[in-house]
Amino acid sequence: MIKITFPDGAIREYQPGTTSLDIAKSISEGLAKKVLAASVNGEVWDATRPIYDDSSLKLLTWNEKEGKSTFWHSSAHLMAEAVESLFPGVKFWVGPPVEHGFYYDMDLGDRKITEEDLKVLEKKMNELAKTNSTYIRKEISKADAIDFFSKKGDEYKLDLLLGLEDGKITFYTQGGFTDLCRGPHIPQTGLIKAIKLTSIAGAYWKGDEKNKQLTRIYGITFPAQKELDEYLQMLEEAKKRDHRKLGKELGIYTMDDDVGQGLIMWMPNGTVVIEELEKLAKETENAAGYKRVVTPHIAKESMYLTSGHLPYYADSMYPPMELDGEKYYLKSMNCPHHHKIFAAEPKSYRDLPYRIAEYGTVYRYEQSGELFGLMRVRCLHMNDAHIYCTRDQFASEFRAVNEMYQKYFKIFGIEKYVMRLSLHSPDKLGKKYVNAPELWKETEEMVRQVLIESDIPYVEVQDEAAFYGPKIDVQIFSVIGREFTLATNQVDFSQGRSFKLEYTTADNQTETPLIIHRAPLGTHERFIGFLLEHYAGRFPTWLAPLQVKVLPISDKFADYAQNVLESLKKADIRAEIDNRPEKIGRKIRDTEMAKVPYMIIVGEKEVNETKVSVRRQGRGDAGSTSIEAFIKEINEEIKTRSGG
RNA sequence: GCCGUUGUAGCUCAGUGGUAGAGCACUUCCUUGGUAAGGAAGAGGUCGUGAGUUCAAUUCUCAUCAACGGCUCCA
Repeated sequence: MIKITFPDGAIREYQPGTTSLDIAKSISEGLAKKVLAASVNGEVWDATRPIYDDSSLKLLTWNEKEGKSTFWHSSAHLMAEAVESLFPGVKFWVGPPVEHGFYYDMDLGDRKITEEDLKVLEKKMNELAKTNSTYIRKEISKADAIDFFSKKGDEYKLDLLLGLEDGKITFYTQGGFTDLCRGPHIPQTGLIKAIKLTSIAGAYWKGDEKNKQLTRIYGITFPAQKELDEYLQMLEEAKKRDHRKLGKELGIYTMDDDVGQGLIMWMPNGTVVIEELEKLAKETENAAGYKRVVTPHIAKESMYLTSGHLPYYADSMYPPMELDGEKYYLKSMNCPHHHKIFAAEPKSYRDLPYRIAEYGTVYRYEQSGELFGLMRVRCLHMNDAHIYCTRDQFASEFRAVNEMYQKYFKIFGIEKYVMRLSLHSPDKLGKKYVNAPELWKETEEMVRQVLIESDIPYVEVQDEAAFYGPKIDVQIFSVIGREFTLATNQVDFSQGRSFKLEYTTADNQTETPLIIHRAPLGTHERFIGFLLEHYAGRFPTWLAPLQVKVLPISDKFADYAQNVLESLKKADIRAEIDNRPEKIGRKIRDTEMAKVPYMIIVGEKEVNETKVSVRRQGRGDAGSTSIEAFIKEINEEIKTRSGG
C-alpha cells in the first residue's frame, strides 16, 4: 500500500498504481466528475496517471489555476484534432494555454483560414468533445518520436524534438490525434462543454520576425455553457470601458488621418485633465526639491551621438531633417537636453542632488502595427525629470522617487500593478546595453537593495533594462489585458560619462554624477488612457472636465439657475447650465451619461428656499443645501483630490 | 514592419452592378415638465482615397491610407 497525503494533512492508504481520479472517486463521485488534473508531490500530473509511491496529492479542478490551464491545454489539442480533420496535412508548432484560453500555432501551407472556418472548427470540436475520448499518455523513445513526425512531414515538431532528451519524451493521443506533448491533460474530451474560437492571427515561428509566419488560432473553452456566456458578457463590459471608446464619448482626444498615425490631439475636455495632472505634478515636484526647465523639441545629430541614443535607437526616432548641412532630430527623450542644462554651469557637491523636471514632448517613430489608442503613440508628453547625485546620495534619492510613486498611486487608487526590476542581459553587453559589466552589477544591486529596504514587492526580469542602466518599471494592464509600463524609475551610470558631466567634490576632485531618470506619471497619453479605464470614464471631481451641471426644472427658473452658475464659476468650479426646453428627467439622463460628477437641480422649491438640490452621478439624489455649503464641500473634495 | 479583419451620416449599424437607409445625436416648433429618454417636423453622406473593368461602380479587381485583433518591437 502507498500513503497519500492530502492538503489538509490527512493520510490515506491506497493500492500502488492507483490514479488521482480513482482517489477522487473514493471520496465522492461528484468530485471525481470535476477533477481535471492533480498536483502530485508538487508536480501537475494527469488525473489518470498511476501513482506508485507515497505522495502528497492535491486534486485540481476548474477552481484551481493549474486546473484551468490543463483544461485549456487539452482544448488546444482538441482544436488541433479538429483542424487536422478539416485541413489534412497541416503542420503544428506549439499550442499552450494562456491567461484566457489557449492558442495553437500551425502551418497551413498555401491555405488560408477565415472567420467562417472558425465556426466550422467550433462545430467539429463540439462533435469531437461529445465522443468523450480519453487523453492517453505514452512514453516514447526519441527515435520513435522522430520516426513518427518524419512520416508526418512535420518539420516543426522535429525541430522541437531536437531539444528534448531521450527517455523524457511523451505523446498524448485523444481520438485520432496524436501530439508530442509533455502534458498533463484532462481525463476526457467530454469535460469540454463550451467552445469559442476567438481570433486568427499571424505569429512568427519561435517569435522571431526573421522566421516564417505561422497561423495562430486563439480560443477559449469552459466546463459549462453558462461560464462561456459570462465570459463573453465580461468582454462586452470591458469594451465599454476601453479608453478608446470612452475617450471619444467624453471628448477627451481625437486623431486624424491628415495629422498622422499615433498623433493625439487633445480636445478641451482632455486638456482639462492634462492641466490638472500637471498641477499635481508641479506641486509634488516642487515640494520634493525639483526645479522646472523647458527645452526644445529638436536637437542636432551630434548630441544623440554623444548620448549614445543613436546607435541604439535610430530606428525608433523620426528621420532627421537637414538644415544648413546639419542633421536635426526630433527628440525621442529629454535626457540629453537636461544633461546640457546640468553642464551649463559648473557644479560642486553642494549643488547635488540636482533635480530638474519638465513635462517634455518627445516623438518616437513606433512601428505602425504597435500603435494603440492613447497607450502607444508617436508624440508623447513625459512627466520627466532627471536627478544628478553622488553615489552616497543615490539610495535615498532613488527611494524618494519610489515613495513619490506610492503617493501618486494612493491619490488615484491604483492598486493593481506590478513593480518590475528590469535587469540587463550579460550576453548583450555592447549591443543592447552599454558595455560596463561592473557598473551593471553594482547599480543593479543598489536598486535591488532600495526595493528590499523599502519593503516594496517586485519581480525581477532579465533583459528589460535601458541601455544605460537598470530600472524599475510599474506595469499595468489595459481593460483588454494588454500590459504597459505606466511609470519608470531608471538608473543611468553611462550618460554622465558620455556627456562629461562632473562636479567638484569636497576634497576638490572631479566626479561624474549618477543620474536617475524618472517618470512616475509616465506620459499624459498613457496615464490618461489608463485613468479612463481605471475610472470607467467617471473621473473624480478634481479631474473631471466638467464638475457641475446646473439643471433648471423649467425656464421659469433660468435666472436663479444662472445665479447659481455664476457663484460656482466665481469659486473656480467647472460648471455649465442646461437650458434646453427638456424635462428634468431627460436633462438628468444626459448628464448622467456624460459622467459629470455633480448635478444641481433648481425649481420652485429651491427658489423659494434659496437652496440647491444636489445629485451625485451614479448615486442619485443627495438632498438639498445652500449654494455656499455646496461650494464649500465640493471645493474641499477638489482640494484634497479625494474620490474616484 | 509582418499575418488577418474592417472602412457607408457625429455615433452604432443595415443595404445594393442602375448615383443610399434605420435608431440615437443635431436643428426648429409645440410641450413648462421634480431626479435616467415628452411630441412633431427638418437638416445631414460624391459609401476612406486613387486607378482599372463596365453603357453604368458605394457594390467587382488592383493599389494606397487608416482603424481593429495578434506577432515582432517598446529608451
